[in-house]
Amino acid sequence: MTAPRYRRRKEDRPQEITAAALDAFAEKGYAATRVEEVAKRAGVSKGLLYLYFKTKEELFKAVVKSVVIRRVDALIDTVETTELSSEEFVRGPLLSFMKKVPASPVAVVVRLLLAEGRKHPDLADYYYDNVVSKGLAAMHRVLTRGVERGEFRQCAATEQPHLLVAPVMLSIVWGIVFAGKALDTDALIETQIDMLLANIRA
Amino acid sequence: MTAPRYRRRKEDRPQEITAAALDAFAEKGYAATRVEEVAKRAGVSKGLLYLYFKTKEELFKAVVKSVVIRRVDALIDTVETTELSSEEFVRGPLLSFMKKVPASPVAVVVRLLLAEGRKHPDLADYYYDNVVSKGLAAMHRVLTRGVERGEFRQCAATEQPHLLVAPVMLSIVWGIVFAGKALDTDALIETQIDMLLANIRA
DNA sequence: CTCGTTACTGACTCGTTGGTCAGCAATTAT
DNA sequence: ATAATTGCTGACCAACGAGTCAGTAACGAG
Repeated sequence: MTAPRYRRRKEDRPQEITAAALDAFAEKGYAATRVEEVAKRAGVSKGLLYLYFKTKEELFKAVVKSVVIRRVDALIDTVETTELSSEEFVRGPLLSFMKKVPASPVAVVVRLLLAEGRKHPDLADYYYDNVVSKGLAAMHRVLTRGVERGEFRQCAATEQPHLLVAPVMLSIVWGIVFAGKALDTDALIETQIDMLLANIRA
Repeated sequence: MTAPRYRRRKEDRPQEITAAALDAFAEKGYAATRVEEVAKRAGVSKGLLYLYFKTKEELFKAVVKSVVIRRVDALIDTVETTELSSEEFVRGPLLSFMKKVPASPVAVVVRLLLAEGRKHPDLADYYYDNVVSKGLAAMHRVLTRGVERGEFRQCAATEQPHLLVAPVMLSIVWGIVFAGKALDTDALIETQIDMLLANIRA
């Protein structure tokens, strides 16, 4: 009676494989990652991987989508349901959310999209529709509501939610390129928010 | 008397090849670009390319260095020699410089470093030492001088030259990933500078 | 005009890797 | 138990692209 050499786990495989792929892509990037390496990390043969994903490219897309799922939706919900004042919300939940992003898998996806996005315009569109667009809309909503409530004054800055994203983006890029060099990303993000609030406060 | 099939132009080849490589990398990224494609664009055989650059990787490094050369130095000179007040300098030469960056080859280099930087830590170091470090120092110098002259007040923002870079970085990344979607990068950068100045003005 | 030097060519090699498939063994049905 | 089903394996192949090299022709010297 020897232990079985493998178990059949049809349900869990795809998830496990995309998770393994995310790790591998994070380390080596898409092009430099061998499909066999992904299979190995997932504890699976290369053949099986190809049963679940027709090509390496399809695996790539599945990875991106797996990260995107419902990450922004949580933020949007919080925006709509919060009892906090606009400034309290920005300084509290929003700031804390923003601080988490640079160390999250989102950074990996950004890197992948930067490197390979040109070859997969549909993926860029998908990411735009499901993350960027929604995220910016949520931030814009926060600022607009502040204006409506008389907490903020309407000005160029309240129409540019991108300005909230900018320091987060810089932190992500910095972390990817200069993994070694330190950068106080939290301070960066905080200072930007301080500046913005000081500027738009009514 | 037929026209010669090629001309000997030892002096110009390296430059022409790196220029062709920059174009190709900009379009397809490093990994997806075939060495033969670069040679073709440079109007040269693959064999000749390998006479000037030992490997594809060395070509890559030569490309990065060719873009970096003296791009930041001009800015630094201007900082040191200008007669303008600090605010005038920020609103004038610095703003105009920042607006140009997202459409310049710097964007290509950023993309390459993001995608391949992990495999070439020495390149990332080189880029840090010759561009990032110098650029940030120059911006910091502008802010500090403003403080010294009593034009600005010392605060967190004057110690964070990164905040000036952030919107430029966002514009670069946006342009790479969402080539189609419009983004008013000029407005973004301007608003950030307005905000910063309003905040640190003495 | 020759002849020697060398910038240059392009067909070739060979390692790498995305993708396949015939068969095997874990499960389920009978 | 035995058979039928199918999740799974791993050896295999074909394509592709980085890097090589023997030969060719442009150019300069004498």
